[in-house]
Amino acid sequence: MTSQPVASERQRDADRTKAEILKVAQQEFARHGYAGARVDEIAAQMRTTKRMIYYYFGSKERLYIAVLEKAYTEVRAMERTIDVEHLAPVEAIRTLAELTFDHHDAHRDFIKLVAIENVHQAEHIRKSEVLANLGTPVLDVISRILDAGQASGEFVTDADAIDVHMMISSFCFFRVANQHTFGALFGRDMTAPEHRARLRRMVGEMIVAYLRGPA
Amino acid sequence: MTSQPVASERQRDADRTKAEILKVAQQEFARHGYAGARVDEIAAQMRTTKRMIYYYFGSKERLYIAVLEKAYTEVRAMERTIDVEHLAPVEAIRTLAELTFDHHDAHRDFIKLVAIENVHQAEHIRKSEVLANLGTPVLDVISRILDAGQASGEFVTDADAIDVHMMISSFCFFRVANQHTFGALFGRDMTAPEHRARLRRMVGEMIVAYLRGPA
DNA sequence: CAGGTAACTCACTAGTACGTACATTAGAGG
DNA sequence: CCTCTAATGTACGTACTAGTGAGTTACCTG
Repeated sequence: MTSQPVASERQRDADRTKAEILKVAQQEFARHGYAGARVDEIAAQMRTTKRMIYYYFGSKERLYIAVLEKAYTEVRAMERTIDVEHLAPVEAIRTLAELTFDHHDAHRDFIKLVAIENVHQAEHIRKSEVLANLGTPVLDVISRILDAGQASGEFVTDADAIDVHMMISSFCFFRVANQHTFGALFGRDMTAPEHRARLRRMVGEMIVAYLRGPA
Repeated sequence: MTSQPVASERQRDADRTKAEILKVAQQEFARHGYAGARVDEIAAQMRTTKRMIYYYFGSKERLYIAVLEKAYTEVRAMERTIDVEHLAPVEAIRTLAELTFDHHDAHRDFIKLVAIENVHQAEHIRKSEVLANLGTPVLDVISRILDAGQASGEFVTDADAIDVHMMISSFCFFRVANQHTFGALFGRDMTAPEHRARLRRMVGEMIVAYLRGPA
């Protein structure tokens, strides 16, 4: 028993400390951007001190890259669990679009990190070997759906998987990422429940209509 | 003659100085974000000194807001020059989508500023009275096209103007705003000429297919 | 050309933010 | 129970960064 202390009893736990740093850092970076994020502020929101951030991550930039790696890894892992291949092509691509919509809706911090990383021209992503080798499981799913749809004649438009992914993502990403300026300028909160449901249907109909092509 | 010196001869010119500050500031903010932008760096890229930035704009934040106001004002002015109403509904909406595509392609700094402003939850836009009263001319254009298309029976889908604008914008915005992470992760530069042309066609076909609805 | 003011320059400060040197201790292994 | 090391806390240094006080000069007006 003495050699099996409960996790919460331990005062020192490298894994727990690292995980807490990453979680708090993700919020801070997502809220304020890379330059706007404050290492001291991250430290203030943890049980531990700023010293530990540097002990484990070395620098603000490497911490930021670690946050990106964790976020992207989780997203890709979730993508691998998507199962729409038992559905007919039209329903499969519609469902994939709606799941993408749900996913963006549920991971707003991740969306913000992506937007922030683009402001910096993806310079941090390019420094990460982890991210360079993550792969893109969703593209395989889309490819198979497109092949099946074209074989059955339901899809007329000749589109490739990356383009289709881009079309779906752009809609889902924009709704979350640009909600604030859009809300301020057009007076509509795209994330409000009533709009959310309609826009979710829209993205599915959009991609299906595009792939079916002119009647 | 003595009272009409050529602009370039004048050593002191408030308008020219203000304009130069705004131009350089726009680049700096677009490149590095709000927090990452450096007032000293803006000053270093101008003929004049940092002191003038504070003389004319008062603070980094007010300078940033002035940059946003200028950028948005120019965009809205350009939107007002769009003339697609002599076209039939299908061609009108397709052309509008392609013009939006071209516009985003040509104003990348503006796109970045919008992305940055969303990271900050549009807090600066909300502080600007100029931006609150800019209006959204493009929505009227879309409304009229949708009405005409529904009247003629060419458009079956019941969509409203804001949704249609959002669908078009999301595609055009994403291609430019997310080009770096997308390029790094999917190995495709969406802004390269060969992709540019195809994606331009795609956005038009997408919106037309969506509005025409199921066959 | 005289005088006043808007436009401008220079040198400086206060505060902040990343990062670190050094001291300390929990806890695993023998 | 002792020892060694990974983990942690404290306090501080250095460099940067937004913002300013005070003086100077170009240019307009009469």
